[in-house]
Amino acid sequence: MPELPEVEVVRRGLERGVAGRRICEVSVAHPRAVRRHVAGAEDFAGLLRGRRIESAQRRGKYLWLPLDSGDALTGHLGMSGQLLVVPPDKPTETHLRVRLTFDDGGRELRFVDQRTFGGLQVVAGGSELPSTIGHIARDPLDPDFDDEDLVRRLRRRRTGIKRALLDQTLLSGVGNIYADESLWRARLHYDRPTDRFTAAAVRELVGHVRDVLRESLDAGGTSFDALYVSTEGVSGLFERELAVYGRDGEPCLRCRTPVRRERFMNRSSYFCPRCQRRPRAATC
DNA sequence: ACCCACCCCTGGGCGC
DNA sequence: TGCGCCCAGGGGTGGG
Repeated sequence: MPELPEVEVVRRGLERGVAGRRICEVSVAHPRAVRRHVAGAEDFAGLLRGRRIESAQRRGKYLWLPLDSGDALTGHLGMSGQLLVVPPDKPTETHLRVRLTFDDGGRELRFVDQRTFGGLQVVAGGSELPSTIGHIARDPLDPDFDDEDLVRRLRRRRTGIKRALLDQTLLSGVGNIYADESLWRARLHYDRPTDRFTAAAVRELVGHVRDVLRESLDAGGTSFDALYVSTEGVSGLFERELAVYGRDGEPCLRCRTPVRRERFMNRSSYFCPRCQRRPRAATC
């Protein structure tokens, strides 16, 4: 379940591991991994072969690698995707989907993805934000993130606060784990209506989101079930610092009330029923 | 323009 | 021991 901190760890690994290198061979082991590349796997491989990777960029949970051709290799890890930089003689992973070798004969880039929610695609545009990612908002750690713009846009919405936090066109990088952690820190129930937030409350919440993302990034991210790892195959350590996510029935770290898990948006929401009081009336 | 339900996918865990 | 069901959930899509 890679969210911003996990994807940023991967981006840094790609910057170190593949930036400045020239792609040699490309093999697509599973067509679903390049389904967003409408022209097909052959076209995908052809656009990569012989190209030099210039750098590694990120917008929200999306990654992109600008190429010397003016195109960019874009990727999303989905639920279980991994981009590994490994020695060529390392045995093939069970869920290897795409493999890129380099003309220097060094470590290769492998896209491994058990659930295949993720995928790769080549898009025109180079170092510009790829058009396929254009709708994704900046994330709260981005120096150009505009807090006041978020305040305005969020308060105009007529929805629950957690839905808003998960909306990548409003702010990006936040998924289920960091949404729950941020709401717990802000003592807000996930269904609190956005149109009743004061500007100050939005600013405070964004501050908590930023803190959680930064602390997790410093810990190398959260590795719940070993499906998330860095390009070196290393797990993150933030799981041990989670206050509510995955702690159903365990005591709230502030008030000892058992943490509750509820079904929400076809997934789980973890919260403290005492610190995070449900709004009086449901959103209607 | 906005909101939201649905769907894609696989393997681990669990009940029977 | 094995089968079948549930669960993890990001994001694109299409209907309201």
